[in-house]
Amino acid sequence: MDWSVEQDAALKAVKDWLKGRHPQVFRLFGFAGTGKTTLARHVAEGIDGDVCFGAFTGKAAMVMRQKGCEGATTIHSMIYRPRRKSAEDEEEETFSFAINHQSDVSKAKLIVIDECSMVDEELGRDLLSFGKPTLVLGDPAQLPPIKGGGFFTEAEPDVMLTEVHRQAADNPIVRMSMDIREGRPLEIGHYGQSSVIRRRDIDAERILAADQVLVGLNRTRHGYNKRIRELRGYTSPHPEVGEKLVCLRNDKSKGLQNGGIFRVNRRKEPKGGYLKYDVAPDEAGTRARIHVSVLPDFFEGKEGDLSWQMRRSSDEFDYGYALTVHKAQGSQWDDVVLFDEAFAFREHRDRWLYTGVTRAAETLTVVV
DNA sequence: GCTCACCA
Repeated sequence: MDWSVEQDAALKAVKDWLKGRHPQVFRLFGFAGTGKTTLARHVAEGIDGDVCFGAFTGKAAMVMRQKGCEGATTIHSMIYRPRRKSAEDEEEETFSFAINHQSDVSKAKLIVIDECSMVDEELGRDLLSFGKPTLVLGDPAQLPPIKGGGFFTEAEPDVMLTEVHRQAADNPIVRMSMDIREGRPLEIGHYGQSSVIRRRDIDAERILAADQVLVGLNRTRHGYNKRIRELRGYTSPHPEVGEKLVCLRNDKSKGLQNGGIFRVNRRKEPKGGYLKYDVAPDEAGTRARIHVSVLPDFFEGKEGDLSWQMRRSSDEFDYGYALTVHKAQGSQWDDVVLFDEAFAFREHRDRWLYTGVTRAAETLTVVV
């Protein structure tokens, strides 16, 4: 591996920290596409002993595994175990979890956490209670957790990577992301394959051609999902063969990640009030066929009325044509249409827009 | 114009 000057200096700083074993946390921050995960994997390969890889969301953990971080899991499954509640509590929602002191973390030489801007204070503290050296990777310009603030990203980085390798340095998407970070507004115009256009200038063709449509508000998401389904000629209120779904809850045993995008391969006979489908991850080269049972309420916007017992009995999916930027955090697509709803996120508006823009790898259309 | 959401 050929490292850049910046990456080489980062590696050296991390290795010095590992030798000294102090302080407990090393913050290796960097903008999207600067090679943080690749560096961390390299560091891990040089460790004599076990390394635990983790991320806040199931989706981010899966991306980590795809990048070669073996056995990456959610931080939750890494450090917690279920705690049994007494029988008289059973009427209540009594899911409770305790720190698992037998966790692999307790034997590890190093913990590596990716997308650490999503980790809130409670989870961060519990993770550090194991006392292990913890290398946290993240982008401080991305969205913080909704509650508790960014536990790791509130402090200054030990190393900040700024050279983007994912795209060419003159890529307009990189330029736009820098503009937002530095407080400059996006100007209407065409920039290579990408563009910033007004709402009245977006056409159905552009939206249907995109790999992913991103919005800010759930209300908008529902509206666009409905509209895109109509444009694609789907008429059933429930998913048909070929439709794009987003998974809304992890199920490790089935290979389902919250935030993962799936396609309906087969629609089966509904049973006991559940819709039955075979779905597959929406990626090239995957043969996986996953059987799912979903309550129709999820596609009718009525899932909020379900009891938690009913909800737990169902796999959770919704239409995946449009996603919120919050849900898309940690994912990436070649061609993205982003509807700018930054106004709704007040003091985080720049972070919202930056996170949305950096979800695109090749082509981005921002609709303002 | 005026909110997003995670895990066991």
